[in-house]
Amino acid sequence: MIGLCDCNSFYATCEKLFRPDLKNKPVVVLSNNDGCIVALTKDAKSLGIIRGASYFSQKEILDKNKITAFSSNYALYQDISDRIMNILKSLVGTIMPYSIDEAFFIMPENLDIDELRSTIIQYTGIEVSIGIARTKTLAKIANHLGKERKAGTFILKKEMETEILKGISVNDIWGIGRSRANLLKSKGIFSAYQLSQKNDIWIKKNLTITGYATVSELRGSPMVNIDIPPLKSTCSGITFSHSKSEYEELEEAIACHCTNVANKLIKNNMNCQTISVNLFTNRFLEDYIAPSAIIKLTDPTNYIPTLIKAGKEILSKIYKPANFKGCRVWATNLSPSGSRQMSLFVSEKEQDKIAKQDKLALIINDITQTYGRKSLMCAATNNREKNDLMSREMLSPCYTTKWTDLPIVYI
DNA sequence: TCTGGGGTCCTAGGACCC
DNA sequence: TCTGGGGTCCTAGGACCC
Repeated sequence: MIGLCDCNSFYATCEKLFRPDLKNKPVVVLSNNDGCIVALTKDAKSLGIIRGASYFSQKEILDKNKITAFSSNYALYQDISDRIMNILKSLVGTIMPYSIDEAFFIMPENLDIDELRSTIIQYTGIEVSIGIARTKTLAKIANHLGKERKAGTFILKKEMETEILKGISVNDIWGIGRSRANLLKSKGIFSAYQLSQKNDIWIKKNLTITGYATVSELRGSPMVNIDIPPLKSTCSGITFSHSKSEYEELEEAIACHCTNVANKLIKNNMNCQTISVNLFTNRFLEDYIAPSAIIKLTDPTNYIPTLIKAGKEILSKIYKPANFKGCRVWATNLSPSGSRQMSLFVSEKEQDKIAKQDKLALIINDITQTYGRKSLMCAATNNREKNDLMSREMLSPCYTTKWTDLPIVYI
């Protein structure tokens, strides 16, 4: 049986962890730039706060109900997540983290689900729910049912599947989003059970092969792999706090995100062979545009200057004056950096240059590992910090990752 | 007036997830 | 006024090849 362990209102729970004064009080967490609400506690939800709504539109109701809002503090959440994953791993063996707050695993036969849950909560202070079922998609449903129960756990046995699926709306199936749910309803399919009864040809035609995988899982045949998939792409991007239209400003932002992407590749021991850059204006306005282009590099690399050069080259192709709200840099076509396949036509001189770059990359990595990410930066990204400080007015301290922010206990 | 068929590869864009 | 960031996967359609 496959298990899914999922944290309840993860970001909001992390914020409450070091704030005993907020026990039993509603809390929300905001996106970057304090733009919109990305996480909220159950009690905040029941007061009518909507996940995904912009902060300004909810400000009145937040104030009225004395709900505490936090800017997102990813360093804190990632650290708490690492702790939870480690404990889960020590209890069940191999796990497959699916997102920052959830992981799939194979449920060991001799383990008690409620004990598993209470151990994790005891060690981390974070409430989790656990669902067990025959497939990942069913485990998602079991987890959801667990969340609704006081026990926080649910085992979806084979003989219960039909009855349970009759009570699950197509909206609540993992892999069926708004667009597909609307399509299904227009065809008279409302429950997960009804969907599981449709024939394969119809499903493949209307929901593509991914929808077919979802339906197979609802029927109890595992289609989604439990193994940890290798990274296939990585990206870094930002929504600016103020629109940018100047070429130089955008160039700097792109250089910065090329650097981020390169660092992620280095961390994962990966090279990329394709870089794409995408600019976008305000998507809520009528004249919304989102120019993008890609460059295929001759050889796979994670060398920062090469990626910055490619990013700048793309910008020169796609740039036109407009009020850009943000940008994104993607690295795709990833391969392990150990096994580099050079193109056929690399000259000896070129090979020598690449070897030197590899050496330099290692040194840069050493320095930034020891002295911090910002100790050594490309000149191209020089001014960015000054110009575009993200606004995070309600940021909590990094309780677990910064010496200066450690909580103090008075005895 | 007519101007093929079959294949691969690439890219843009949409749908979905957290 | 304001409305996030980081991912995966699939498909349609164009470019190109023989």
